[in-house]
Amino acid sequence: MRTKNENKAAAIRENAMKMIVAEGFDGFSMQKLAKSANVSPATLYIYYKNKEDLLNQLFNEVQQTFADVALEGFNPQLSFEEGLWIQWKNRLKFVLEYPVHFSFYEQFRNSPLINSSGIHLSSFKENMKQFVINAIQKGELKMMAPEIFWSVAYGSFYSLVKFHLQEKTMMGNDFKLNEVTLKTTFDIIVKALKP
Amino acid sequence: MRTKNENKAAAIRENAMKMIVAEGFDGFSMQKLAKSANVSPATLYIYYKNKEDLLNQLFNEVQQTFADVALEGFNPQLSFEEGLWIQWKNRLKFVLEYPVHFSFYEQFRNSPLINSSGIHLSSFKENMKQFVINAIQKGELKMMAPEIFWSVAYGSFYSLVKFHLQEKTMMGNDFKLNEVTLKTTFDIIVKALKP
DNA sequence: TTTGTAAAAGAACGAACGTTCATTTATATT
DNA sequence: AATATAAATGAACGTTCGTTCTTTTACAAA
Repeated sequence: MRTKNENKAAAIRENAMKMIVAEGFDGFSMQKLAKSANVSPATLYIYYKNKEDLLNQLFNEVQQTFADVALEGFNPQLSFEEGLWIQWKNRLKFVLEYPVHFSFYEQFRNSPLINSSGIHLSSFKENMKQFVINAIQKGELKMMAPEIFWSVAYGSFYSLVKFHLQEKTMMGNDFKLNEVTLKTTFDIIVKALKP
Repeated sequence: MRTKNENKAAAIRENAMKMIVAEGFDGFSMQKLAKSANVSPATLYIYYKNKEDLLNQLFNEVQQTFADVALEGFNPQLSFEEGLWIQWKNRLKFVLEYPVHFSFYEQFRNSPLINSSGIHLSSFKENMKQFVINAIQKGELKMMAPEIFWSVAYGSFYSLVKFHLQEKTMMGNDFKLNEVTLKTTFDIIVKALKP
């Protein structure tokens, strides 16, 4: 018996994401991926059922990792301000450490491919739901629809990250996203969410 | 001399956007577009230099329209709260009236194709820049980096819209985006931005 | 009504696509 | 050391891609 070469598997994953981030979904092809990963096209079909399966598995893995990182050191009993800040910090860490993974993730989320995806991330969502309920009960947080909470609590974060990831800054060249500028923005948002 | 048929031109534009919103950039092709618009593939090349040109022109048109709609009734001398609210309302109107255009726009903005695009929208940006400067001078607004302002002032809006546009609501089914729920969210954000 | 000209069409080009095939290669087990 | 088995390959399949060719069609100007 011959065993799968994990180096090959990793090369396939990394090159696929790099290619999609650089050239988009229509610049991506199985044959180009095979060439860039130094692998036969047929080999891709040992690891994945087909192209759609490859993209979905890739997305699900990245999404799961991102969710895991976001919840490091977190638990739903934390105070609202502390819990949310931990998540912002964790997410920024992921973005800075794995910019290609994150860009791939965002591109996938904003494409129609997202509808053919499988995972629901229900554990993560339950965790967050409980966190918000607790915070409202403790009186740390305004009462509001979950969609409004999610939008206000994370909308600014993702917008900031998008500014950071596009090399051409539209306004000035002096803005740098780090834990300090992140905290500045976080404080603004938290103030708004308090009762 | 024969003149261009504007019905055909419109059919090409609309079908292109619909196809991309439904199937993504890799589900889109010139031959499929020609068929769906009841047009010969060759005809597409009378209107557009090539596929890339078609997509870029489409994006630039939508972006320009979106910017124009956003600024209806707006001027940079307005009070910060009133000016921003007008823009939120205008943008919501655009999203509800042209959901396909907006989805196409968002998908394009989150793809690498955006880097090959031409338009800079500098008039719109200048307008907004002046608006923020005025508001800070009048003391209606905290001082902050432009990137932070943009993220806070619009991040929640776009997140809300994204919730609205995905048919499968993740949390409950009872949330509806309209001028009332929009205003609720807006008030939260404005409170955060005040000094 | 004729004429000039650009719009529009349909068929076709080579290239690239996703996928599969028969075959070879490497390695865990015997 | 021999064997079994799955990994890995390169060539090839039919299909679809973006684009261009030649020809036909419609309409403004004459």
